Amino acid sequence: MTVKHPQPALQDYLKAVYRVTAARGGGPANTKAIAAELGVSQPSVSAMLDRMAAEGLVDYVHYAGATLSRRGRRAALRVIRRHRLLELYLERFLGLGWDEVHAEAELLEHALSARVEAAIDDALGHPAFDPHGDPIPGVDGSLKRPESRTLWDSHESGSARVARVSDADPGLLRHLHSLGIVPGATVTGMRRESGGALRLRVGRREQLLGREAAEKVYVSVV
Amino acid sequence: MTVKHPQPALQDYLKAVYRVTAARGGGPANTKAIAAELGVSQPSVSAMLDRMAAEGLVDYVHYAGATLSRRGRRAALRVIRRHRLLELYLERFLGLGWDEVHAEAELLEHALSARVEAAIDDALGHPAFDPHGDPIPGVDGSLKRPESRTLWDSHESGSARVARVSDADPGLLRHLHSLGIVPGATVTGMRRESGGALRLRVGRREQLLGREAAEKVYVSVV
DNA sequence: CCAAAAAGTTAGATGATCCTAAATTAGCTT
DNA sequence: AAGCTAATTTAGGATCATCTAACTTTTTGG
Repeated sequence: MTVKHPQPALQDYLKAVYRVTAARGGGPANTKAIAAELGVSQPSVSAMLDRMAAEGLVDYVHYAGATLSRRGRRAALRVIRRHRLLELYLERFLGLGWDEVHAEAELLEHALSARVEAAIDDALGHPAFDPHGDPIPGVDGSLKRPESRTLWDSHESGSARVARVSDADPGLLRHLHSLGIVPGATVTGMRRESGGALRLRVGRREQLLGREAAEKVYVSVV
Repeated sequence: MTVKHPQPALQDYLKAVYRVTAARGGGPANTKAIAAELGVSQPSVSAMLDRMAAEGLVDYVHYAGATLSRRGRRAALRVIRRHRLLELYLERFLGLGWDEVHAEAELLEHALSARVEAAIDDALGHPAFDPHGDPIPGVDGSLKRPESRTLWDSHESGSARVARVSDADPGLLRHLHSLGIVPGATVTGMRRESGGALRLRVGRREQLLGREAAEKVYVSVV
């Protein structure tokens, strides 16, 4: 049986196990902590962990605790990804406050299709962090350390691939988009100009990018 | 007991009763039609209508059918409002296609708080119609009367303006879109063909539209 | 090292939503 | 007006996610 769309409750448990496990440095998550995390009784947790174990989402040893399986971890990160994308989107595009977005994302995350998830990701320019500074997992459930080298700093490399774009400014995002500087694009021939700009080439277009902007583009050196 | 936030299922039933009632010109909605609308068995409908009647959302006479009460109508319109706002938002701001938005809105509408609903309404500039041309109810439950004359039925008029298009079927939507039959478009020279099709002109293109499709396009006669 | 406290699990129930099968009611048709 | 048919409701279950109360296991502290 393939993993169907996990039920809302299931998804919340995945997140809870993930968080509790993380808080214990990888040790198994105990019933009590999960119950507290979700505001639910311990027997409910016990029962749900049994179910999750049966579906291969966690390794669960009675009285000892539960750890996410490989599949469980992937599923959990997917839920977390949606949550964090939503938080960021709600803040940036719909003007919700820092303190509101968590609760709203909690409501919406279980109703988000892959299609809309991708659209939101695009609109945000594939951001790496949510409004609280937490990293946003990849679609594949990868939570890699984000690139920290900026385009500005990579002027000595021959070429670089755009990894992410600082997500703070929609105007900047539009500008970069118009230059073809989007995640995945390859940039070559970088050279700092005296005026505080970076000369570079995207495809066959030669262009100038201000330092400010160039420092908000993160790249991996190719 | 106050009416809490209606459950997802409840909301779907409200919409279904609303639609079936409308389709019968105000007459009570019968079990079978509601069941078909929701893809659910008739006994499920029977049971739910009992519950809704107990909560004062519908007037329900066994074997006769159900009508929305004042409160039920308000609640239904609120759900419909959210659905239509979402459809428009997904199209306008997230680049989803005309044919995709219905299904996605269906998923999201139950998870939309009043806060986010308002934010979306603001972002859209308080629109009056969704992408299919259906009117968007106000927060207070006010609603413009939608056109009820179909393109098929308007074959004797010289021309008509497309007001709205039945929204459930992505394939149909794509087809209509490709013909230029979208809300706002003007259609002229309608003539019924023997084969059960309608010959018509959009712009300068002369084309044929099947009866089935032509009955799902609503127009205002110009 | 053993008994009390803490943590966890089992048992049994509830409410929401759904189902199928069987009974009932309403509406035609002759 | 009797009976057939289609629509509807009742009966009886199933599942999911939750609860409380009672029981069991583990941990811990003298």
